[in-house]
Amino acid sequence: MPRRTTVTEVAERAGVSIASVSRVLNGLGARPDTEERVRRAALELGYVPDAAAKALKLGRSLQLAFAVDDIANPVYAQMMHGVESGLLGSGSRLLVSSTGRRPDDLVELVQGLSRGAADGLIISPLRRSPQLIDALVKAPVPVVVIGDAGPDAALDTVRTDSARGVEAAVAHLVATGRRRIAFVNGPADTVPGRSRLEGFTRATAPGSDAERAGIRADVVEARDFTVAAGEVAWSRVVAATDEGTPVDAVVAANDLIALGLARAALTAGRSVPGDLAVVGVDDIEMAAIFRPSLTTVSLEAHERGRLAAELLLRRLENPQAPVVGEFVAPRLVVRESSGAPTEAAIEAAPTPTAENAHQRTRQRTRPVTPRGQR
Amino acid sequence: MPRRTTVTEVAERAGVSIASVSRVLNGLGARPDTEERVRRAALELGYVPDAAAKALKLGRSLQLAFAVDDIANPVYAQMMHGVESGLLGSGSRLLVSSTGRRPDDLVELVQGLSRGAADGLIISPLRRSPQLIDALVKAPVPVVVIGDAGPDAALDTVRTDSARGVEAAVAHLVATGRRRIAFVNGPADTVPGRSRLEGFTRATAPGSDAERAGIRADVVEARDFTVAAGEVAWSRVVAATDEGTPVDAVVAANDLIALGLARAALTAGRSVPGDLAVVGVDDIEMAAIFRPSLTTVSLEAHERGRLAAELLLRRLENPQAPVVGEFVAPRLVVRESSGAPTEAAIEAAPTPTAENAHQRTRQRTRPVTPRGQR
DNA sequence: TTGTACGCGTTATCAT
DNA sequence: ATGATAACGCGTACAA
Repeated sequence: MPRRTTVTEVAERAGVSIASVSRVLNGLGARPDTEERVRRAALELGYVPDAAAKALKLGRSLQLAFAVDDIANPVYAQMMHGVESGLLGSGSRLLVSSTGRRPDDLVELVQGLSRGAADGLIISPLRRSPQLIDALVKAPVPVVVIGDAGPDAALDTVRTDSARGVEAAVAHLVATGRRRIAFVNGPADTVPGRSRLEGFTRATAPGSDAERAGIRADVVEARDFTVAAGEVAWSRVVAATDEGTPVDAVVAANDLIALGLARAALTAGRSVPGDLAVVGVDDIEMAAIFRPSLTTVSLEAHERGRLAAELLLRRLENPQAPVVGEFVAPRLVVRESSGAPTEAAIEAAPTPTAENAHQRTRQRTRPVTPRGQR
Repeated sequence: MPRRTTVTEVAERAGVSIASVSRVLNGLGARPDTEERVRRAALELGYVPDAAAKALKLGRSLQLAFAVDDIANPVYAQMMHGVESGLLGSGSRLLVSSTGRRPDDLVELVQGLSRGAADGLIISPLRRSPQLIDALVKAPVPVVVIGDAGPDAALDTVRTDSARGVEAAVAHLVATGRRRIAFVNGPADTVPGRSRLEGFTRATAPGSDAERAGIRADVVEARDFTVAAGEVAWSRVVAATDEGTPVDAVVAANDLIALGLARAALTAGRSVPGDLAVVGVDDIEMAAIFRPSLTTVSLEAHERGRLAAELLLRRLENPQAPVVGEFVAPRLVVRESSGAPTEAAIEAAPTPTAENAHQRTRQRTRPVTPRGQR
């Protein structure tokens, strides 16, 4: 672990002043032989400029930050790829901060990152506190929020309407003949938890199509937005089944929960979508790979990430630009797990299996809404 | 986007010197009323110390970095969680750098990060070049490599033996009666690609158990280590099937490829594990969730991450400590996709389905190696 | 073209 | 206990 080399040492070795070293290394002009000697000296000494000193001097770190609760959640990884796409050619490096595992203050992270460590921040907070919003608004660098930043925060924002997405999911299940729908939420004290629950509540409220169709609605809250929590939540759904009409459809707050729950249900001998339709939210890659493939509500994470990056670059260029709120519409992606006939389902099962036998049986009794997707 | 506040402004507002401000804010003693006024002034002005200036002065940034090719790959996310575990209570923030998407030099990243942006680095490089190793060795901060750093690099390292892991996978398939095994590798110019191919080659070489058992072996190279590449690779495996003995088993270089390939095979009407056994590497969460659940070789990514963090902290504490190479053994996790009877398989299918009907048919013709897992 | 000198914001040393 | 000031390493304005 060699010591750090400084411009001074390079200058001494090259027999020039530190100013010449700096000039050469930053591509400003110098006499050919000076240039040559400086470059050689720098190379020999393995000189690399100190990022902290450089950032202090320039006032910019050439780094941007992307902060999410857990980058291990595929939807955030997808979002990050979107951010990376949007940042191509920006000349800045992207640093990712996965904040959820450490209990330390998110506010502290934002402050630390935004004061010298990064020139801009894209954040998609799982939980929103007034303190956090305050810290974001007061940050001395541009901040873009992916998600709802609250009513009157002057922050560039990329939003979607996950409530409407959940409504579409419920409508889809009602239209395909399901009778009792359980919503398996993540923690309700989170931004997505709150809005997705709101969507479900609205979709099944008195006066709604679902209510008029006589649909029964239940709500279960999973421990968090993970596969493991989804698996555990299955038993809670089963518990609801014990009272009267069996639950024949589940809308999960995200795909991880949906996949865990579907797995548990299948393991318990239920057929999906025969006995149970399952719909998720996010459209992570595994939703299409799982069998049965998962019907889900895409919230266009990649696109939201890309847009956020765009907004960030725009504001970095012009800090005075008016505050902007981008909007991305949710999109229902119908696959096998909801039992509606899809092209994918047909492809997937050229020979009959126990699973889609169930599926066909059920479908005969229900209105069919063909939607080619996948 | 408010301007940055400095100690000077806080000092003025509090009517004290900047030294007092620094002392109060860093928890050193001061007269109660001084303390009070400084704190109030700092709060009112929303003062946050500048990270760059602080890092420059202290010589440390209180940040550590974790660099991988693509944090969207679940195995790296898992590894990151391990790193986070090992870093708990270190007082440093972890920054993740997902390097693969940008073509810029990895060497540059290492240099930039290790000169002022981070106090230490954990890196799991997908590709290894002499230049990269050189940069790692010359980095002015501690570096821990997860993976093979090459024969004589003086770097703390956490390794596993994925070649041996692949050998175990092949042995498992041979023992359960498979006749023709295809290895679907990722790019062979990568560290894992090379070593996993080596394992397969060794396992099927003349003189090996597999060769003596008359197993045929094929090698296919997928575009990269992704689900999409695995799906595409399926057709390459099929092509191999056309010549004589059909391929009845696949070992994939990682779980993403394995899942993509299994998906494609199932979609094409093959049964897994009936017609085709599939084994992956990494043991990502989805391996257990997928149906059939995926037999895989765990490389203990979480544990490797945790160990790497431990090594890093150790070296930060004592830069003179002797170079250490930790080692984590691979572990075969037998699940449904390889057709060996497992408890999971029994749980999963209380009622016969087309899938495990195939399975049972095949198993009757093969030796049975019961291993309860999952 | 090149060198000297200053300042970025912070912490720490040394007087007072 | 507190204030003046040096120093971290860099880039650059200005002088030569």
